[in-house]
Amino acid sequence: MQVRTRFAPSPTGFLHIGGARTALFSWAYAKRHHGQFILRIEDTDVARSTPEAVQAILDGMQWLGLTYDEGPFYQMQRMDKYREIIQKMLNDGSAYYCYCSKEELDALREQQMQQGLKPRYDGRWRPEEGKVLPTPPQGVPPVVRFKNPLTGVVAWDDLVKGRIEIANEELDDLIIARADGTPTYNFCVVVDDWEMRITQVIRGDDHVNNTPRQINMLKALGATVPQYAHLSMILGDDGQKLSKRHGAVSVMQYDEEGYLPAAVLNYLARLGWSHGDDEVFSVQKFCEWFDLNHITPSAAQFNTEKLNWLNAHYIKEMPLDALAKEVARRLLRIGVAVQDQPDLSAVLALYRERANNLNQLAKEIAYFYQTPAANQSDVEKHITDEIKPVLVALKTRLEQVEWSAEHIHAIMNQIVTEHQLKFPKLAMPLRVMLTGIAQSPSIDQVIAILGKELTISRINAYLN
RNA sequence: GUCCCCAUCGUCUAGAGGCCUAGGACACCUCCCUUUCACGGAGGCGACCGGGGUUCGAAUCCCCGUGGGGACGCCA
Repeated sequence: MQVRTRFAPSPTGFLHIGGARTALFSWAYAKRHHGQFILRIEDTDVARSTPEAVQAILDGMQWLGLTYDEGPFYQMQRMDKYREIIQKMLNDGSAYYCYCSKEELDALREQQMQQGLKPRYDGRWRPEEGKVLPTPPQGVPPVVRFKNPLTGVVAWDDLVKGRIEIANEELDDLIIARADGTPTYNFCVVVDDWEMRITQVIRGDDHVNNTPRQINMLKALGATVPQYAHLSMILGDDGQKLSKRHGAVSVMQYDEEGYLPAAVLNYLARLGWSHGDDEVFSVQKFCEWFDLNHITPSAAQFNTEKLNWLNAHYIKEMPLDALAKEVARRLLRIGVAVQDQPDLSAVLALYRERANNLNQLAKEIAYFYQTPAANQSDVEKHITDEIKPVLVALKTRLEQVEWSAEHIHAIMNQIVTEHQLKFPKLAMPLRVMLTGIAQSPSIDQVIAILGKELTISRINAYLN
């Protein structure tokens, strides 16, 4: 059978890291089986859904490269379909009107909680053979409830968690249409997964409890029940649950914070899934390897350190021109315009080995394009009066040398020998003069890329 | 409270009864490299939640605890 998976976010906020992983797994599963991946926006909560959130989700998916074969579908545009099916269920008796007010239900819930019972609807408007229903109150618009089976068990073999069984006694008659007529989540999911012929529902752990109700509805509709795979949640770096006010960052924030999508993808792939000892692999490999039986059923804690490490890897691996584009953009953001010289690709070839973050990388190389603000303590420590004559001598020699790292290195060696100094005695003050700080790659290479003009003028600034 | 789920190094994980004196990766520590800081290389530290079974043999299967999490909406 043709594999069809879907990602079905509700547009009430940005695409966060947990949602991104769910999307990634669904997408990869479809790719792995040469199937289709469908994007469906679950926007039936009119009060909380926003077009901005829809856009944020689309942006996040695009940034990660999670393309969809069908959609995006919007549930609000499918109202006619839902209404039609609700009417059908009303007609065939698998659903019924309920006139309970919210207040009534709240009171019922509270009472049940106090008695130590699981709060649920007590079925007072549920039609039953020989049962006399209350008279519908005047002017109260009813909700529609699904008539859930009273006995028996609902069971499914979860592709991640194994067999799960739930007794129907635990379930109540859930509302499938609100008093204003709009259908609710559990119902829309059922209709859509059915109509869109979804074969594997891959979603968050928090939906396990919805699954038996959905299966019951699917059965009532005579629909095929898809397979389910419930992914456990992702915890924050501190082991705490991710929430709106606690660390649930948008995937786009990773872009802002200097991460490459390849790194985020690779990191997410390994969070809760594994392929033996493999740690670093491309998204293509992931699509070849991905399977549901190697998903961990337990929750996973996010680890920024490891993401950083992967980010470093992908910064080293990516094509230099692509990296240059990426870094130029970030330089601009901190107010640095890249010029033709020094050559950005050359700069990055020298610097990317040591970087694990694009923003940090941009910050580190900014001095090639603007005079750096010198670190005062480094200046005092390294640019001493004793060394200044040596630097004057070096400068004179630099003015005549053929401009390459090798030649520059050679004259530095000469100077050092002539003045009977250790190499760092010369290298350190140069570093501070040219870069503003005491850490840089090999200073001769820095000088070579920086160019004669900038090198001499920055040295002069300290000698006059 | 009720139901459901989960449990291997600090973290992500390998592990489908013997291959496990439990492997890898991040982090951490030491050393090497060295022109500073990184990168890199070589080592090191470090875990099967507890108790009962089953079995010749259990990290792996079963039960009971314990701990953690999720769900119980006219939210999704």
